[in-house]
Amino acid sequence: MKVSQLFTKTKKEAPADEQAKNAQLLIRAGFVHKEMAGAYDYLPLGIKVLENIKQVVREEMNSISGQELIMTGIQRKEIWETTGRWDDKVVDVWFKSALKDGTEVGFGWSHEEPIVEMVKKYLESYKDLPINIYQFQTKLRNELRAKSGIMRGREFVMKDMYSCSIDEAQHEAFYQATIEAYKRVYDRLGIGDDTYVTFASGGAFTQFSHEFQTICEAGEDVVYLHRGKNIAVNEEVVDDENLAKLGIKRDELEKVKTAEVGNIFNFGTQKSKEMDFTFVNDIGEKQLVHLGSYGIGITRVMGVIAEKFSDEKGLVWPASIAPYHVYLVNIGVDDNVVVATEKLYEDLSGQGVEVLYDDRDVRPGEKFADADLLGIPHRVVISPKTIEAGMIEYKSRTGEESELITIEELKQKLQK
RNA sequence: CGGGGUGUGGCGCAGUUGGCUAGCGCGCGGCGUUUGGGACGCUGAGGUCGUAGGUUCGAGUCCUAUCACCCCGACCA
Repeated sequence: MKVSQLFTKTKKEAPADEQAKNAQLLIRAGFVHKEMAGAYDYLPLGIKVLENIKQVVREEMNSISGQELIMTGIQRKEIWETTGRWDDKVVDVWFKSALKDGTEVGFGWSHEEPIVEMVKKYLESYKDLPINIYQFQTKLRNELRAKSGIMRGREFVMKDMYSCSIDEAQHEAFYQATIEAYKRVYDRLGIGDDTYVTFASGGAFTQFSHEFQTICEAGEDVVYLHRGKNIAVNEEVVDDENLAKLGIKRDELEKVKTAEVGNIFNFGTQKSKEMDFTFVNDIGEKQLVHLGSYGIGITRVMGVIAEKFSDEKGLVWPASIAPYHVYLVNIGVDDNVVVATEKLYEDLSGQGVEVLYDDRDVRPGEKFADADLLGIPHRVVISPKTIEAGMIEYKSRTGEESELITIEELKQKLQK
């Protein structure tokens, strides 16, 4: 992509109606546009990051036998009434509307009930289990207050996965596999070291659920960490009884601000009972399905990464999700420079490297500033100087100094 | 939903105890000079001051209502 063709433009100043760092940077750099409080458009640069995050998650979910699908965002009232959750007093984030004929419908804030209702049509015997399905869905939640930029909106993208198992043992195996898959996801996204599997309130069926909490000042949660034993406990469930169960003492814990980037639940057979979600076992008896639910807030993760990996110059994307890998700059109006830069652009692009080529006729300082603001991991400069040396000039986004290297050496850096 | 704050060209802001053609910076168009960390000169376009009503000879400025946005709290599978 050439910068001259990008319809978005960068801004020197942060918008006045955003306090959150993630929103300020993402808007300044042209990744997102605010439509209203808690609702953002993802622009060409932003959607590349979003898709890259989704791809990492997709690969890991597929690796544990997840099957991708996508459900509708419009939901039937009757389905939610089976569990009592159509009621606004029970679920206060509903967006509701009606069809022209008066039929009431809701917009999906979750897909738990609808997915059970859907799978019921296909699940007959134990031979069909387990079933692990997931989707990337835009959730709509009528939050009383949106905040923190893209980290807590009224509309957001979530990966939600659901497991249907024969029994507790089969469920547990998948639950553990998911924890491991989630760890790989966060590692690949560059936040693995700061993300903790955290004990949180479990609801009716189980003692605890597990949240994936990433240390982040802009987060909404407070977690108590035991770094020695690598145990984390959500503030909501820190009490002497629970700490004793986990074998840790209160004075060994460190209090940190975190953002919840994932949450996994064991529903047991509770919901299956309410919704009559059953299968026939090997001796012909009707059994309740054992359910699990596993979420990752895709857009929130993007916000958390923007918050954590940024400096005074702008964003700093991890290579795994950066919208482009190389920011290519030509300096000097001399024809040789332009030809050499175009050639390198074609060469790298032809090899599958995502290059953002700043072909604009603006001063170098502006190009460098934008390279930094956009947070592209690698910056390459072609100038009369580099051509004379038969080299290219390289600097990483986080590096202090640039260096002259060969194109081959650049390609080696891109491998990493 | 309770509390606090903010709405003035595309963006960021100033605008005194009510006063005359509503300013500044950035950005944008034209011309020229520039070209290794967001250049400079000249010039030009662009604003029903969130909206509605009211007070007044006169309202960006005062009053009332309302909408939007931000922050704190509450809420949050």
